[in-house]
Amino acid sequence: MYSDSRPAMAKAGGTLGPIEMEAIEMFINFFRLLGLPKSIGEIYGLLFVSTRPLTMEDLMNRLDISLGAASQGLKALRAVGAVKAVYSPGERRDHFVADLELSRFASSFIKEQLLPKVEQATERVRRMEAALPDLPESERQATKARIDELRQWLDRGRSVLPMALKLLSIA
Amino acid sequence: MYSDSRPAMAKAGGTLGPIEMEAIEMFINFFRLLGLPKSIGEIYGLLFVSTRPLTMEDLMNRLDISLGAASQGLKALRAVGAVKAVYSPGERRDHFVADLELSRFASSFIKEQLLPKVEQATERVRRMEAALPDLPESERQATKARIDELRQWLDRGRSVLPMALKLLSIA
DNA sequence: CAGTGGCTTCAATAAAAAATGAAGCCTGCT
DNA sequence: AGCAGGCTTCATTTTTTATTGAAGCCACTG
Repeated sequence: MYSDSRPAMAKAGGTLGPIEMEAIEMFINFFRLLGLPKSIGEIYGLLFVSTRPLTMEDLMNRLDISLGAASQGLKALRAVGAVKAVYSPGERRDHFVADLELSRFASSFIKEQLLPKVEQATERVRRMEAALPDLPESERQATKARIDELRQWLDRGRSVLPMALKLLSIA
Repeated sequence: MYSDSRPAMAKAGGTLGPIEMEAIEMFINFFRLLGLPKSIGEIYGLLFVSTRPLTMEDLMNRLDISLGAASQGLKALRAVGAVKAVYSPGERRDHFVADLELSRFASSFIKEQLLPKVEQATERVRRMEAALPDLPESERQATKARIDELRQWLDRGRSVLPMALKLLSIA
């Protein structure tokens, strides 16, 4: 008697070597730090150590993730420049490689996540300041001091982040 | 007829002024960036703009959060040095203030989150290298190149993070 | 040294985030 | 134009994370 069904993990676990496993776990951790889901780390990790371009189907099979997860993960990774599609002659399906320039998506993170947050926060500080006059006299000064403190930090952020960007681009 | 029950949000919403709201939302966003839950951002935000120390009960009432959330949030914030308990004469309950030195928990984040992750990753790279000889000849060299790439990044991280720490401490 | 207020913990619950997979859209082939 | 492979999207389900609140601990108080 033959059975087609088997434990779910076997499919993926069986085809990943130790180096691939380490790389995948490493990038899962790294991407978590940026608040990105596990599946994205897995995809990037596998592509990073793969010596040849992989298709979406490869990723689905080897990582045992769904079509949707593969598609969305690749989309996000391409969006930040971490993964590129490469042309494969005579092949219909897309093939993907990891962009080894990790600095590229550090930049992308700074530009698309951090800087906008700083601007948004600056708006808030402005609104807080505008609301100051409505406070009872007794609290006004102390509160103003704290708002100023905040603004200082935002200014510092605004000046440090571009420096970080440069640091990355020359690295 | 008087009723004791009312919409849940009213309790909290009613007692927060616009400055407090802005501060709270701002810190919710900021802490999210570090992967910390909303309730922690709320607590810190309210403490940040408060001109006097607050008790756990104050936090529970004004933010409309539970006892457990207040306790755990404060615990976490104290752990990273973002909040301090201040002594309040003749008062039994603890009073808390925000430590305005935001740099303190940036440091804490680097030391307790980032540096350990770098070390952990270094271990992985070591194990990956150890597994190299088991690869088929054809892939060995390309894979080694990628592992080296990884190690470079980790080295860079190890040297940049302490610099960031200094930058923060003098700031 | 019993009583109480205040705090911490943690099992249970609720909320948020991520993964799944089927429906349907392209694009290139015939 | 019709078909088919490959991809994207998104409503649903699953998994993960955060919140709640009651049990119980501790330290002070009388």
